[in-house]
Amino acid sequence: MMEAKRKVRGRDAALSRTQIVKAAIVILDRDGEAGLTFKALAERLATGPGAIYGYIANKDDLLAAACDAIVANVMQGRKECADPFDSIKAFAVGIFDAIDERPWVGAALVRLPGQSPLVRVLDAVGQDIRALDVPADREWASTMAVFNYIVGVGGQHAANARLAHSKHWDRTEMLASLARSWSDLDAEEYPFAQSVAPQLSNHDDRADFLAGIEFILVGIRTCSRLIV
Amino acid sequence: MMEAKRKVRGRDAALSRTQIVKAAIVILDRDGEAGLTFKALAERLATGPGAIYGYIANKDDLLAAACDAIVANVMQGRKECADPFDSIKAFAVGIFDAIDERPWVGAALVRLPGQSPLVRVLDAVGQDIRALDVPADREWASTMAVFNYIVGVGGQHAANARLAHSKHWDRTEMLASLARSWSDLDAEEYPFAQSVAPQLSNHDDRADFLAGIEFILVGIRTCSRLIV
DNA sequence: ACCTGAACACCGTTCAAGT
DNA sequence: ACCTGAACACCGTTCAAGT
Repeated sequence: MMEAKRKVRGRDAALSRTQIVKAAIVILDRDGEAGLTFKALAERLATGPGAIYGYIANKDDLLAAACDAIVANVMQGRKECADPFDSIKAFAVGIFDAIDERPWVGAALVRLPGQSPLVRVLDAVGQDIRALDVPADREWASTMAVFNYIVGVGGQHAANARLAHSKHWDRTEMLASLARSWSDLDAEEYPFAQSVAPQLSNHDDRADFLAGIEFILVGIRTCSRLIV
Repeated sequence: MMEAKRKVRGRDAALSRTQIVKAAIVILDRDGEAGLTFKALAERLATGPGAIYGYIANKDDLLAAACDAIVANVMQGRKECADPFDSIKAFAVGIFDAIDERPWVGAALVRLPGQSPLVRVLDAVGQDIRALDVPADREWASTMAVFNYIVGVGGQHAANARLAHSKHWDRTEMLASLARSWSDLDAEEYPFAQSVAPQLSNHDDRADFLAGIEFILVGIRTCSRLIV
């Protein structure tokens, strides 16, 4: 017991914001959003819940800080690409993979507006769009289109993972359950969902995500009449 | 006091699921997601919190039902369009306007995977995409792209509204505050966000949303080599 | 100055007791 | 059969008391 605590915080080591955020990430990775409570966090840090408030304003602040650490990490791993289109795709996939690995990041991104992680993502997309030499009056809309798409997929991904976690399902069981409920739908009321149910179990989230990014980028390119 | 209650539920009128959902929507519209508690809902229905569980499984179920009522309403108001592209745009704008009017719908859409409101939206998009005669292997990806974008914008919209509500800001104050914090950013670290801050206050969310839909649709059309 | 942890104000949900 | 509302288990957050 004592040893587990010492691993995180030395006997006399002072608390710090980064220490707290690091512990929060461990809990989020292990138990998801629902598992991150101030009680659990304090326990891991071998202190009382009140101590955390010396470094963290509130739970949203904590979630934003944890999310920011992950997003900043994706940022750092970014490679330089000759083609800005490739650069956007690489970055988008980076964010997707991070969310895929840690679904709580997706949930935090949709829920915490104007916070630093979101600005980081928006700015990265904006820089690449700017490098495309999109007409000035299309720059903002183009950036927002890509940004909103990334955040939207992230949110859905997070919600799916949360559901799967709460029902103790893996990905296969999750898709099977969805396919089952969709094939039970009324074909009159939900013709598309009903008909697409059988294909559901063997589709690739990552490929779908990339295809969507591709559509948006091609749309931006076509609308802006960019030569590539 | 008593009169206010009678308006919602007659002296001896039995409780019903639709009655409960209707009351929930009133509360959500007035006080947002945070305002919807079983206590507040029971008070409005002139009953105890426990009674609600006879008709509603849990809070997610309640939220999904409320959301579904709104989405179904958008569905019903849908006009037939000769051009499937116009049909998608009209539907997307319908959802956008519904979320704009009731931000909690956006939050519910991102958070409740596989629930009926989401399936409704997905199916509507899928039907229109199918009407475009997109190649079969692109149908799913095309549908998901539009769907994810709509849900993503909805989620962001909801988060913004929640923030504005909690700080008692209107839209102008919200944008002004965002513009201020973005212009204070480090131009080295956030070149795009920093430079775009001044334009922030006079942009049109709805126009941005439509521009994004346009990009995606043009992308789908171009990738599928559809003649229009 | 910083930590501690009991206390507070709230949730969603349950369930024995009433009608 | 349905409602009632106290009770339960749990949150985030605060703050007086300790070191």
